[in-house]
Amino acid sequence: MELDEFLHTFGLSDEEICLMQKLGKEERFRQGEDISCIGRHIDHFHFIKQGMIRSYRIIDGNDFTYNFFLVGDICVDYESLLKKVPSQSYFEALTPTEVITFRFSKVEALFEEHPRIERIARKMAEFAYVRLVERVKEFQSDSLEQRYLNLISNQEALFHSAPLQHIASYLGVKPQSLSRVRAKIVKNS
Amino acid sequence: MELDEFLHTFGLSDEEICLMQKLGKEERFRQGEDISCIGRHIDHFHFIKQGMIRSYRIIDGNDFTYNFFLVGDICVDYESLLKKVPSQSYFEALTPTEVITFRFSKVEALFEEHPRIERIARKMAEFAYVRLVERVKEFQSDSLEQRYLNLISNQEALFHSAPLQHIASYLGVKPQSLSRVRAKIVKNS
DNA sequence: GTTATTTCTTAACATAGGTGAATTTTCAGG
DNA sequence: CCTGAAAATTCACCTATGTTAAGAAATAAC
Repeated sequence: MELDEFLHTFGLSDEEICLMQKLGKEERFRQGEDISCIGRHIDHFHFIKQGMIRSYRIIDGNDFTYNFFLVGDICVDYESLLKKVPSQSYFEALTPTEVITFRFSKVEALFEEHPRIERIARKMAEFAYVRLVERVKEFQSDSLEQRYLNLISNQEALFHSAPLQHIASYLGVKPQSLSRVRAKIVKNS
Repeated sequence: MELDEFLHTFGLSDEEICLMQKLGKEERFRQGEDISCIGRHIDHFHFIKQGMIRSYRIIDGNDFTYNFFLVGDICVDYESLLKKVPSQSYFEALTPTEVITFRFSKVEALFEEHPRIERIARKMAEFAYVRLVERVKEFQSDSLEQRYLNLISNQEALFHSAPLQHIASYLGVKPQSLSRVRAKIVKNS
């Protein structure tokens, strides 16, 4: 997905889109490349043009996938950015990935002059929130089988490129449990 | 908590706080009062001065608590508001509750003239997001016992005023399971 | 206060998920 | 290709949660 297309759907003017494009820096990551900033202060975010990024933490030696960022998503360590604390999450490219990287402080500097750019930041946070609510609802009321089927049907790219163990921890279970459920799904179909 | 205090921490000027105060309408709800707008289009949100509100859905006859809104929170059906779809959630006051109610469209109308008011909307969404991330992380990696202890220590008011069955569905389990865990906690202490 | 109703707890049993280990499959590097 | 490492599967066993049902406790209505 192209950045201007993305910004346009949020209602930015051509001038504002141009301003944003000037701030963005193209970057490419190799498959498996580590792009995390553990311990450092975050002041950037990526718009994903192509590919896929995974964020995760290591807790007691276990790897927990917090999020998958797909094409058209904004990949950001919101927690570190908002709370102004050092990043505690790892990020890695799951496939060859192309992004446009922004310094948040430079984008923020545009807010005063261009409130509509701040509006994008608001809408992005709002939509991110609504999306996350869906995930919480699934944890509350859906079985693992339902959550897995729902995930791979909504975000099929994951099914092809994300290792199963990462999908498992994203869903809150061990790889063995997800394997079991997958076997059951195959058997019943 | 008072509204002006809340708005002040978000950096609004006195004039802007005054504008917002004019838009707000005080309301009081009795304990147990139903304040939901199922099927209707949402165009309002409440700032909670005093008390506690619970949002929930009925799925297959089961009551799932999605959220508790405590003093200083903004109680809002974000999903309905943002997606512009009719509300599917119930809301009820768990205790006698005092709120200041705003029409979202009227607040939104201030955004163009007063970008700093829109900024509050952004920051609120961002913080709501970060808070929700915590909840997802707990579902991924914490035991029910940990999640329960964490909830009642962070939001002790809930422990006193929210029926156990609602805390259970908020945590994603049946009341019997939460009872069991509570018994275990008492036994081990 | 008494009663009726709702909520909470407990228990026995069923199912889902975790654990540890062995096996198979996949995949990258030589 | 071949090989070694990582990932995925399978299994046996264990623990946690769901289910159903009964009884105890708390709450509301009178």
